[in-house]
Amino acid sequence: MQSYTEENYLKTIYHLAERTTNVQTNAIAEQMQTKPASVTDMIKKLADKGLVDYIKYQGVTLTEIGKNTAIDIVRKHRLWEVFLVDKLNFKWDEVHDVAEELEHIKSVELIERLDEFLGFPKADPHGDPIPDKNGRFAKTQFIKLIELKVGDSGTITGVSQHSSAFLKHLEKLGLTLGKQIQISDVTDFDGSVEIKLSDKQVNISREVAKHILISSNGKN
Amino acid sequence: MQSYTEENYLKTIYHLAERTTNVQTNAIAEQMQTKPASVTDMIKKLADKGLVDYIKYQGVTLTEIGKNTAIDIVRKHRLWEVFLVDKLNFKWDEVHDVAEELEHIKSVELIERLDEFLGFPKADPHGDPIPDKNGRFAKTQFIKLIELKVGDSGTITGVSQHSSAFLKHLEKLGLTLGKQIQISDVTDFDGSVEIKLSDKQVNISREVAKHILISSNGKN
DNA sequence: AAAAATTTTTAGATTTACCTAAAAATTTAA
DNA sequence: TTAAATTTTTAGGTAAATCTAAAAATTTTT
Repeated sequence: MQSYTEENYLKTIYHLAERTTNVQTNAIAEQMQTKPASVTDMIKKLADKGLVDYIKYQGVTLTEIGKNTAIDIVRKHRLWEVFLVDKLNFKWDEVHDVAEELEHIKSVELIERLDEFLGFPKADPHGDPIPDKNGRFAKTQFIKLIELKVGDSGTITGVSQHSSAFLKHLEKLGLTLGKQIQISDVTDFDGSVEIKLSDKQVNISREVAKHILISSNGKN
Repeated sequence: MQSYTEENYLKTIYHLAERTTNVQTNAIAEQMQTKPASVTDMIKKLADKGLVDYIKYQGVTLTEIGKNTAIDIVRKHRLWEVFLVDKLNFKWDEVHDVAEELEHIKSVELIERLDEFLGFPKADPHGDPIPDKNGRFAKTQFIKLIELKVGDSGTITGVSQHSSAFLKHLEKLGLTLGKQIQISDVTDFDGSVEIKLSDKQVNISREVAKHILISSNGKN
């Protein structure tokens, strides 16, 4: 059984490990809004519990058990986000903080029943995949919008940025999950992208285009 | 802002204050499964924060703020219990522990939307009243089943015992909330009560009868 | 391959919520 | 109304998770 804090460390390490193999102390500290010295302390504790492998000065990796624990927290977080949006009518930019709390409620029964109540969703309101109760993720085929060429089309199926400001911006432009899009132009000057939606045309900056994920339905 | 632990103390004091005016240190300790010395420490802290009035050796009472905080936690607990039973199909004897955790999730928006989603329920699965968002309880008129005379009838609307064993027992006898009952006999020997339900007759001990609450529809 | 810069760890404190043991106050009983 | 029993508080300590400041290890730069 892990404490609230231990769970947060495991989750953070899990997410950071999606980018690098050995997760560094400073990276964890920055992510968790704490100091490197505190991270070192906690890492030792997690290592003692067999949740991470740790070599001094070399960063950490999750053990099998540590990884499973982290995935379980991710699962809970994303299921609660679906609940908040689908059942309680929260907007996709409003759910993160509450889900950060709900993810720590300890009851296997609760999550299994919630999963069923929600219809066993495969993705959360931002398109992030929800692992099943065995920790397995559905395979996802995302391409960053920025990588598409003029004429390519696809469906918005995710975002790689969860800040409220970014999500509100997309909402305003009508770029929400499930929308069909086609690239009509890419501006040489600043790399901004002109996008054709079913009913209108919108222009987004290169920065925004980087964080929209598309499930492609073929090149032109 | 209160900690998880402070919230639990306030809730415990609130419930104990339903029986006695000045809540004693030992009573709190017993209820919270902790030691009197720890309670004294926490009481001082709560007094410093203006949540309880405290005179050494005389026990505590909640201040207006403390009471409102406690009522808010009770509200959250009971709403979550309704969610668990109505939406996730938990049984009424399975919800307490999970609700003990859920009641500490801090989001006003969440609870208001949950309340709406559940249809603004007035009572939880055990018949306990749910305060509205201003902390006001609907007036309830309960009589203990034990106080009814032979021939009296009414509707089961609550229980004053929440142990899983007790609730499972009632479930098995078919004595669940909303059921119409009539007292057909009270045994002189042991005070056990014979009850007529719509479809059957059941016998319950005096001890069980003490903890069933009835909204009476008149004497015979 | 030293020197400089960065990263990480250690050492020693702090805060919260506990604890035990002993002292003090209050209540009950003789 | 003392003595005994009970309740409550105080005093001193512990474990978890944090911190600052300084030391040690590693990496980068020259």
